[in-house]
Amino acid sequence: MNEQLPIRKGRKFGQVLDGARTVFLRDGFEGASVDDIAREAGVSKATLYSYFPDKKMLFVEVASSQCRVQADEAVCALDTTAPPREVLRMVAMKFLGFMFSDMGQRIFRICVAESDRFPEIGRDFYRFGPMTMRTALVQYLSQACDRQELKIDDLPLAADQFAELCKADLWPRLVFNVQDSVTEAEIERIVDGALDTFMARYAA
Amino acid sequence: MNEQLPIRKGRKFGQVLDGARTVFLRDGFEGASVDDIAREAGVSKATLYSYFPDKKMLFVEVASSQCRVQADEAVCALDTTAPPREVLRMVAMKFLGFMFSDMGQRIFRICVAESDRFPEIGRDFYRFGPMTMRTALVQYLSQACDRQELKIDDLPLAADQFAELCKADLWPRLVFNVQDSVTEAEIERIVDGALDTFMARYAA
DNA sequence: CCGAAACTGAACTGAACAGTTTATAAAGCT
DNA sequence: AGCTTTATAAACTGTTCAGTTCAGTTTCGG
Repeated sequence: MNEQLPIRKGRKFGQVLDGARTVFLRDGFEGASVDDIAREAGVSKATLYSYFPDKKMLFVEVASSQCRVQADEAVCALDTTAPPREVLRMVAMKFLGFMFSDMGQRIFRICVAESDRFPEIGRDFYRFGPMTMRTALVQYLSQACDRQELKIDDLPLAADQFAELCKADLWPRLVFNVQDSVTEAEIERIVDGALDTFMARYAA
Repeated sequence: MNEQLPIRKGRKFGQVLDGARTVFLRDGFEGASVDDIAREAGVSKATLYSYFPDKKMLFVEVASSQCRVQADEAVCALDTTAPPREVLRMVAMKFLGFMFSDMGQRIFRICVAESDRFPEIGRDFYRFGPMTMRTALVQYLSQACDRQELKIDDLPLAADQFAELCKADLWPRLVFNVQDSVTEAEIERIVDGALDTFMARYAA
C-alpha cells in the first residue's frame, strides 16, 4: 500500500533498516558486508533478503529514509513570520548541522561515489535531500516576496544560491579531509557572510 | 632521483600510468580491476607489480599526476585589467568548464569516495584543485580592491562565495546524476546570477 | 491450540579479484 | 656472441562476499 519495491512482510523490518543504517554509515557501501548488517540487526541473512532484493536496494532505502527524516526536521521548525535574516539564519544552521555531521558526510560520500554505477542512489538522495530543502526554501522566499520583505526574480536560483553560499570554504575542506571538524565560530563566519551577500542582492 | 616510492625501472612505466588513468577514471577505484588495467596498458600484471607495490599506490600516483596537469592548465593568463564582471565571467567559465567535464566529474567522484580511506588523496586534490583557483582568485580580488573596482573586507570568503555561487543548481544535479550534461544556456543563467549576486555585495 | 506466515542458522555456490610464482622469451648493452 | 635486465603469459593461492537453500523453529492471529 505504501512501499512497493521492498514489499514489507514482517515485524523485523525496522530492525533491518536500523542495522543497515548503522553499518553502512560506519563502513560505506562497499565496506559494509551483508553478514555484518544481519548480525548488527539481530536478524538472519535470509530474513534480510526477504525484505530487500539486494544490497544496493537496501542502501537506497537507508539513504533516502535518512534524508526524509533530516529534511522534515529541517522544514518543520521554521517561524516564517520572523524577519528574513532570522529565518534564513535558522535554515542555514539546520542545513549545515546535517551537512557537517558525521552522518551527513558519510551519506554524501557514499552517494557521490556510487551514483555513477547506480544512478538511482544519487537521484533519490537528491530528491529527498537537497530537493526537499530547495522546495521549502522557494516556498518561503515566495511568501517573503509577497510580504515585500524580499525582492527576487528567479526564486529557485535564489534558493540554490543561498544553499551554496552556506557551504563556502568549510564544505570542500570537510569533503576532502583537509579538516575533520568545524567550530561554531567558523560556521558563524560563513553564515553571516552568506546572509550579507544574499541580502545585498535580494533585500527589498 | 625524482620519484621515490614507485622506483621506476623500465620502459613501460608510462604505458602503465596511462592505462591506469584510463581505467580508474572509467571505473573508479574499487570498480577497476588490476587485470583490466594491465590489459588496457598492454602490459603484463607482473610488470605492473614490478613498478607499483599495490593498487592503492598506483591510484595515488595517477590521481596526483592528473591533478598537477589540471592545475597547470587552470593557471591561465587572465586579463586582470578588464572590468571585474568580465574577468570574473572568464574565471567562472574556465572553472565550470573543468568541473562540468566528464573528467572533472570522475576525478571528483573518486576523490570524494576514497578520501575517507586514503586522506592524502582528498588533500592532494584540494590543494592542486580548488586551492589553486582560490589563491589566484584572492590575488585578483585584492588587486581589484586596490584599483577601487571592488570593495571586499574578507577576501578569501569572497573568493569562496564566488566559486560556490557558480556551482548553484547545476553542480548538485550533475554530481547526483539527476542530469548528465549541461547546456550553454543553463551555464549562462547560473553565471549571470552568480555575477549579479556577487557584484550586488562587492561592487565598489 | 492449530496452522500459516515469519524467522533462523548454517552450510553452500559461484564469482570476483589482489597479489604471487614460474618457466620462458625478448631487448639492450659491450 | 654472451650476459643482464626487463617483460610475458598463464596458472595458482587465498580471501572476501553477495546471494541461495533448506530443514527446522518461533510467533501469532483466529
